[in-house]
Amino acid sequence: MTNYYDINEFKNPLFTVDSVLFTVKDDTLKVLMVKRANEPFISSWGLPGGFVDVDSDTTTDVTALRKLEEKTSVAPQYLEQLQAFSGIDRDPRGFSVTLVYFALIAAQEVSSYIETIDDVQWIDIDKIDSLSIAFDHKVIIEQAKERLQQKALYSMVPVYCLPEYFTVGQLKSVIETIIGKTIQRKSLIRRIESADMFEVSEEKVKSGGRLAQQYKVKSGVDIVNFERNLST
Amino acid sequence: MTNYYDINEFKNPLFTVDSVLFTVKDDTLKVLMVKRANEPFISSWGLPGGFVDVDSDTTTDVTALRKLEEKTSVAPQYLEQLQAFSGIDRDPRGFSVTLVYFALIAAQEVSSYIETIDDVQWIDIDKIDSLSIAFDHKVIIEQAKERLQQKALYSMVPVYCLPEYFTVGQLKSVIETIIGKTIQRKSLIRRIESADMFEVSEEKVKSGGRLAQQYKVKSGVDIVNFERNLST
DNA sequence: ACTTAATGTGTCACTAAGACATAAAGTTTA
DNA sequence: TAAACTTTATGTCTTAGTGACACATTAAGT
Repeated sequence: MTNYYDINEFKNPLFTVDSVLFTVKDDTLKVLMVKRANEPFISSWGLPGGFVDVDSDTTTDVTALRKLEEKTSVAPQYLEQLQAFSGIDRDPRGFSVTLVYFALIAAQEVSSYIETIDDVQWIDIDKIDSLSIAFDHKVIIEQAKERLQQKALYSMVPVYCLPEYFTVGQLKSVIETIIGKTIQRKSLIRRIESADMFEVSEEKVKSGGRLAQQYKVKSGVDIVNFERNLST
Repeated sequence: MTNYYDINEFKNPLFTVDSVLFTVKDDTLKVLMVKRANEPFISSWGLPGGFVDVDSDTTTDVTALRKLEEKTSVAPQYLEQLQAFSGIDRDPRGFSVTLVYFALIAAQEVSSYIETIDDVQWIDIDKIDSLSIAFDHKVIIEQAKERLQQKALYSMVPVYCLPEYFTVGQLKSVIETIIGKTIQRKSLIRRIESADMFEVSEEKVKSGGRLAQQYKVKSGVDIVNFERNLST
């Protein structure tokens, strides 16, 4: 006979799951934000997220995906845990914890959909400071951005902001808007070749100059981490 | 007049905070484990942790520290969030989330204390597989170990497994037991000098050969991340 | 004194990135 | 149509940080 703790012996903190979904659009890093319809922070912008549905979500990953799909109608191409944020003061309802995910998607995957909805929007990362943001989401977004910038220096994650087929020029541009610096095209090509996670397409594509080679991510491969950061 | 959600509108998942506290002792990587006194998994080994005390813990960091201090009587020298683990099956009491922290401490800081307690022990990381481990803590420890190994390649975190004053030889040895490979003494020295996070002590110390220079972490400095990994 | 052991230093080799020139292949403009 | 321009692709020298390893230094033990 088992002798479990009473599940209500401790007051449980308020637990939510939020996501910072990034994309690069018009050479700008953008975050998906939702205009809040409820208190607290009604009508401020907040991250997409919400409570776990303990009856149907098997893990918090599922919660994050479910909430993102509600707002974008599609699943992000990349999703990983960022960090949990907690505190007694961050939510007026009491001690709360939010588990934050960090996600990437190609802009055109969602653009047509969210253009029909006015309470879901891509917000320029640089305009966050001038808006009314719910909870501590401003801090969370800043942290997520730093993580993304770090990852862009030692991995190929930025490809998940691009469509299935992409060119070196597009990837270079996306990386540069993420990290806010220019990088060497040559270095990027060397990485693409050594990573062994891309395959070249037969058809090339117009680019305003010489036709550009197209690449796509091989199916089933993991993100490669390089042993050095890009610098400059 | 505000119109808050009813805080009990959603069933909240069971939320706990656990820590993977590592040290290096006798040239072996060890984890602090606690013999469980309650169901579920009574008398199995589990990670130190527990529920948030929403009336006194200001953040989950405080919860992690409080629980670690209960078991070791001291605060770890290094603490950061690892990841949250969640699922419908990981706890027989229902959907649960555990926020896991990753901590380091010098062995002699706690050894004398825990030797007096038989339900708290340093367990060899390699012997985990042969023990009865609670919940999914085996997987969690494995992930924490991988994170520690990664960090050891591009940062100086392993110093937090050492006492205040330490020698290059000691640090080299600690890094090597963490990553399971030998490294170049010369490379380590170059990093110590370029990191600018250590100061040299005037007095040298015996080491079985030539007297060894002692270093200590400068107060108030952050961990330095290098732009390359060690390899070999 | 000689051996042994660990620390500390000097130097060359190696590797991946940075810098930059040049070639190739398309578009725009006079 | 030719020249100018644009973007992609490639070749190569430089640079920075690590690996490898020899050699010098200084303590302990016999």
